[in-house]
Amino acid sequence: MDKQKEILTTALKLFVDYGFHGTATSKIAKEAGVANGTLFHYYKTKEDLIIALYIDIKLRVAQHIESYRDEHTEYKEHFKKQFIGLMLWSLENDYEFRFIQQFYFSPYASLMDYEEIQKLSKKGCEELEEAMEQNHIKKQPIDYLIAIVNNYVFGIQQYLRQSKLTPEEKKEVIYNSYETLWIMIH
Amino acid sequence: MDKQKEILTTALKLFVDYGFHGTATSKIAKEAGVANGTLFHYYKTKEDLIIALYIDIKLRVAQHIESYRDEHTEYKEHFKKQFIGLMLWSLENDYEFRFIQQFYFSPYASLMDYEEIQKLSKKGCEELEEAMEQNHIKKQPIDYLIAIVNNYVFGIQQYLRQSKLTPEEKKEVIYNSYETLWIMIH
DNA sequence: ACTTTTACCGACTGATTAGTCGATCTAAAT
DNA sequence: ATTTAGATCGACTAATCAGTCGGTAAAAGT
Repeated sequence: MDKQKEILTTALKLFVDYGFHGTATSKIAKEAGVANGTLFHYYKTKEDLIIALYIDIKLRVAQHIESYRDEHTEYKEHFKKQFIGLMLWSLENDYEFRFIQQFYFSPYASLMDYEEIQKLSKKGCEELEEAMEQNHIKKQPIDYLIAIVNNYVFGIQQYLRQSKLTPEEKKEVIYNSYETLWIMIH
Repeated sequence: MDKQKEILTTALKLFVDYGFHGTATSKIAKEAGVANGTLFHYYKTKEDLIIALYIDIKLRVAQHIESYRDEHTEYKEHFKKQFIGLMLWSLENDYEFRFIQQFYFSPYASLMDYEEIQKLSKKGCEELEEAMEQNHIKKQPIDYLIAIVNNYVFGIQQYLRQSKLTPEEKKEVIYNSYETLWIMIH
């Protein structure tokens, strides 16, 4: 693993465990096994690192959801696959998910403008808009829909994290939760 | 306004705008118009202040929801009143809401144990459990239900905050959103 | 009246932090 | 072979921060 990647991985873990300001850059560097200067060679400021990490994770999520794209099935099934795919991914990428949440509700989020954030999940949004035009789902403001779906995902993930369910039971919950989501947007 | 209250109010604003570690205790004291030592007279540590603020807001929310209690109407209407009451409160207490969200997803949340957090909205949870037993709402794990409802509220609030709707339009959204919530839990 | 407790002040400190800088070390380009 | 450019190092610094302390003033208790 190259040093830059190592920095990101370590930063992710520390930021989630101790918060943004609660994590010193020197601690990240030390734990990542690189020199202090190396961190600042790749990221000019701590803020840069935080935003780079956010974008990195967002892109990985988008890419993963993308891999579930299947234009041939009907919309409900197509959307279901993506939702389930995302939730299963969240089970195995807990830190990534928690980082996104922490970032969302932190003052750092307002450093990126709203447009730029949305751009990172552009494909997904476009698909929702398209589905709305074709009357597969209820007509409502796209921002509203996104907020609802996002927070539903967060809710399920949060429940699963603090629950003591077995992996099998968690998967069961995920599969069942889709029906409710569909009812919400349909 | 007494000094202690002034400290809490100032801390709320600064924590939301700059984050927990991004806000220096000296800055809180200065902006609240009290001496540095006074802050530490009331709160032994910064962490104490953060948790006291969280509890203060949680209690105010609980109290406000409580004021909408009305045992005489049927459950759907009763729950609606509480939901609408909460959402309207959130419109006028934006900072309080954002603080709760920030706290939830910060490492500070894990300093309080889960039990203690739930206790602060005990009444609401008990009511939900009761309603479930009497088959007013779908039978499902109480934690699941709470996570879903909580995050739905967050979602609507988040949408309203970043939207450019007039106060009247916002109220319209709130009233409409209840139907979806009811479907979700029913 | 006097004693104790509480409210409040602000200068001070030891520790920590983000970020800098000049040096060394590659590895590719010419 | 020599230049150039990026990668990596770690000691250093100026600034900042959480929390302390010794003191004064005002309430509260007796």
